[in-house]
Amino acid sequence: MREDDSNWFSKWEDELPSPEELMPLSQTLITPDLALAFNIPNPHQQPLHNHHHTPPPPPPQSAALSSQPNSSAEFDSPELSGAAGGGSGGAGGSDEPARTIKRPRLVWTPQLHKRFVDAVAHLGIKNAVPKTIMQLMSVDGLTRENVASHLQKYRLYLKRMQGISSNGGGNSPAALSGSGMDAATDHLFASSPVPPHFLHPGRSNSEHFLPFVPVAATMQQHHHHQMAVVPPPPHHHHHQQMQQQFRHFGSSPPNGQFEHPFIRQSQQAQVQRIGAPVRGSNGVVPPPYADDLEPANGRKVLTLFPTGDD
DNA sequence: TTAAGAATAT
DNA sequence: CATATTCTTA
Repeated sequence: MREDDSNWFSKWEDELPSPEELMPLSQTLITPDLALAFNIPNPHQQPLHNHHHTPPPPPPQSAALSSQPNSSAEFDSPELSGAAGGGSGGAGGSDEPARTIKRPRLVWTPQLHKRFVDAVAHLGIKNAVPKTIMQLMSVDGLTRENVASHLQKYRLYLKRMQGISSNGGGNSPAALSGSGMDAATDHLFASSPVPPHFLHPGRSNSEHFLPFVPVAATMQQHHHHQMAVVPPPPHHHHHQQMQQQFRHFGSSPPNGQFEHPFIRQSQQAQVQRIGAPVRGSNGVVPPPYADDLEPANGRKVLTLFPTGDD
């Protein structure tokens, strides 16, 4: 159906998020880095109520294997090479959080995924490799690994899509449910229309795709508490956009007590925003807004500046 | 429990 | 880099 093409294109174009829509309201609180830097022990979520059973069966005398501190990063020593660590930062006794620390896990919002798809479509399947995609997306804080992981899953999704579209009907999200695939699965991928040539390996694709709009992604790190309403509404419908303002700041703690901004990692939803101050490289569009979060320590929360390129 | 994202391995 | 598998966490 030719009309569908223009149709989904229009919708797709229409759904392009504005920077404002993506602009998170929340400020960043503590990061794992800071927690580590401040020697803050895991304020692991305390059992609010009596749990059904006490989960911790401490191994009698077995050597502690890989214990899993809730959010604390285990100090892994990747530099196990024989080379002496001469160039390690500056202080030898202190930790070196600059690397080896875990950053908050990326949440692929529909918008972010949209940009991802956009980038892949623009690049073409051939050039759509993680690094290139990452660069084109120009999202600050986005790592190649993030993209690679997402790309991996997305390819699987496309594969499933191909099988379905060849067998049944269109590639609409709605078709998924009719094709026996759970619409409930692949929420995210279904949120953004899949360019036709993604499913047609033979088709030569042209770069008839638009210039992306600047984007800001939100990297969020929330606890299992039903805190902020950050997560995107799983409508696989053509919902316009969920402009949820994450205002978890207005609510005071349960006990009305003040919480130290630093030592309150638990229970506080943190929305880490990875905006896109990217350098104006040769093809990438420089985002208008470029505010970087920088804690009082002078240490970047999320250091990752593609200035050096690869 | 499930699922998303990350880590790790091939 | 791609893919498979496993792990952690929301």
